[in-house]
Amino acid sequence: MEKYLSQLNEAQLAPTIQKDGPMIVIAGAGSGKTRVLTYRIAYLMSQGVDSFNILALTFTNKAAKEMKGRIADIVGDSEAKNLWMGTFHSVFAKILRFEGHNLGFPSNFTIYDTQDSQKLLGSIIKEMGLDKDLYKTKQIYSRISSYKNNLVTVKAYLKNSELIEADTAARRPRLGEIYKNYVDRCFKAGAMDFDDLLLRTNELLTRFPSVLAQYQDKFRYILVDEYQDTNHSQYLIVRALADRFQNICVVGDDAQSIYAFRGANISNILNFQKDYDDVKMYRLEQNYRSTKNIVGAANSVIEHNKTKLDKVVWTANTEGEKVKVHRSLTDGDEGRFVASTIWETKMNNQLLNSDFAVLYRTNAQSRAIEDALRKRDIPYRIYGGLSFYQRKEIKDVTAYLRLILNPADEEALKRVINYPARGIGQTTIDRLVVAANGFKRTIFEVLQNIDNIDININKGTKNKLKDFVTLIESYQVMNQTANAFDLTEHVTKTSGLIREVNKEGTPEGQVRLENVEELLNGIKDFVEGQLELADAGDSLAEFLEDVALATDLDADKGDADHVALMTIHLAKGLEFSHVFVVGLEEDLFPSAMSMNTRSELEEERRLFYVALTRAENKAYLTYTLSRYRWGKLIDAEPSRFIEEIDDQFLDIITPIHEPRQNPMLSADIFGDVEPNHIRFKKPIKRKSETAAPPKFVAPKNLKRVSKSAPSDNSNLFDGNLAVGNIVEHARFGKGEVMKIEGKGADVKAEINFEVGGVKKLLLRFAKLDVLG
DNA sequence: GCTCTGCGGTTTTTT
DNA sequence: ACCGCAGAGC
Repeated sequence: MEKYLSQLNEAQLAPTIQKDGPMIVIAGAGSGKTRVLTYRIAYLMSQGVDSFNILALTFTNKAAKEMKGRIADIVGDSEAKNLWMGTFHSVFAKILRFEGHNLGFPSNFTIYDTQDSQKLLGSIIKEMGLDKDLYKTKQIYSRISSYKNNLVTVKAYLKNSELIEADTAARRPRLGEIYKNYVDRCFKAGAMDFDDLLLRTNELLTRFPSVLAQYQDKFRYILVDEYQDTNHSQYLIVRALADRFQNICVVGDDAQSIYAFRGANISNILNFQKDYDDVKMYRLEQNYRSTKNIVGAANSVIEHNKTKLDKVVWTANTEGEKVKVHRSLTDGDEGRFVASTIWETKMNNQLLNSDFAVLYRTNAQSRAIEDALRKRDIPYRIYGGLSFYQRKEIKDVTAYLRLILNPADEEALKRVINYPARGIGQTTIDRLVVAANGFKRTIFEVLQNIDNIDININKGTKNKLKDFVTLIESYQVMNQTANAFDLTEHVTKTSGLIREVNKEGTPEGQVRLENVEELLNGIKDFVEGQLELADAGDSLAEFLEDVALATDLDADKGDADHVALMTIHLAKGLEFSHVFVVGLEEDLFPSAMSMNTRSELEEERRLFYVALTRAENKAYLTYTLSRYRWGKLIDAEPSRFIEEIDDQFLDIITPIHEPRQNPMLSADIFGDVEPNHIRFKKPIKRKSETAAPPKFVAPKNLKRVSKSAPSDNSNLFDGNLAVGNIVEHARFGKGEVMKIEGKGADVKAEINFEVGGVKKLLLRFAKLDVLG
């Protein structure tokens, strides 16, 4: 332990070795807070604290996993394994699986994602006969979400005249009813949405003192990372759990609070000292990550915020280069600038692709960057966006799995009852829903008793419904004995799902097939990982829980070297040698939707601060004079955030790769010529666009994990693979073919990969290069 | 009940 | 520009 503690500076050491009592660590960007948290946990264990008694809450599952790994390096695997570490959502989902029966939830409750929740709300609004233009599902959803995050239950809502008046004033007087129906339907479906995982935990801890006491006793030491991004619901959970021992350590940075839009409450961190007695406060202000220029630039921006804690981030690192500001004409030019700069920098400095990141405010901006990187053959990966598990074909598969596990799951049932098409139409489904509501039963129960109830469905359709029930029941039987992988493979084949996707015969269909295959591989990995755990329970249930709470970032396969493309929100907590922050334009960043109040604008500014402080060595800020938005080319002005940076840290560079540049444009943007006056007339733009070489048109619906390498020829198995061949797979690397089995389209090979071991791949899908 | 087409919302961020 | 959905027509 000594060895590790000696790696800390004085400011880091103090909070690391303060064993007991409430404490807050205000940690500036890049100040080594993860290290403090990690070593602190290891230190606690070295002081005799049992690992079973430590709870560490992180912002992402990936952060938890990494931290656990580092702790394991210090204290050993077996000890680290017992730590409770994860996101609020995953930790309390786990607890709710044990304790949810107190609240009337089955242990196999489903977790509804945003899409499921919104679909359910949509059908409730429709069933109630309300005007869907007035009651927009998305708005209703976020309204209910914020109620839940503030512990406004249906009961509390109905008693709160202020809220009711506000909703009535917004011409939505029946919101309370919708809320109630929504909660009832989730309950009946044995489902919790994201917010329920926190709200129900609060309910559990409040209504059942013995349960609270049990977990208070268990979690004697609690650590919370990214405390500035906790919402009220999370705050209350932490307070309740920490109340007995008061060994609570929260770490965060108010300057990096960027999730107020989803309910995070920055006053949680600003007021922490009032919540407990004798709070020790520590500040980590030395930045180890970035150059002086980057730290200086970031500091000068955040100075413009009023709401903040006192803190001076400084660094002993080198001066470094100034932050580069680059202007281009269009978003296409911006992409080309990024791509060519990465290309040249990489060549000149022997850097890896992974030394670069491109950060943007909105996912839509990735397109132009992607196109440019692809043209230059620079490998990249897009993080976030539509995550893998939200894709239609994946949700279809997991809906079957959810239904097998929890037949009450209404959204899963509605999703698959007629997919693939079984001749069960909307009318029938509507009638089933009405019947289920009337009988206060689940839809699946209605289906099981379809012959014994009075329902206006004709005989032929009833038979189709019965076939469906039989199908699902047969899967349930299989689930008793088979593992999750075998079951899922069976389901995808026998439900007709694979056939359905296959019959499209389009490139998109091909991608979908690959995605399903990818999912199967993921389940296989998961099942294999579970085999090592002696106490592994129901593998299907645990896999589904992982899926429900997974983010794209979590699923980071340590694969090939690539440039990272992501939103700034997703980049929080990460660092890169070279960072491009693109799209620094008014109305885009800061977003037009966040400029109504001071606090919204300050959040945008903190977001910019986060973006800038991701960079270790070099940061580029880029903006364009016009950009495609909503399909139209619109003019843009440079973001106010650029001007807020102290000039001394900036280097305003002249566009290099703009052969068709108007000489007017080389004027310094902060010089005599106001950027607003530099406007291109349309014809000039048109000309340059048509002069550009014909664009490579990417297939639609590209897999998110894009590779810049041209895709290999064909995946069709040509019979040229033999046992003993050495092959290379894009994702798994090199391996030896152990066995080939199956016929026709189902030919499979068992391949023993150097990394990752034996996997069974469908050759129809697997992209394999035969090496010898 | 299924298929096609046109319309509307989308582009703020996500567990 | 793009996607998903609702409604009309078959």
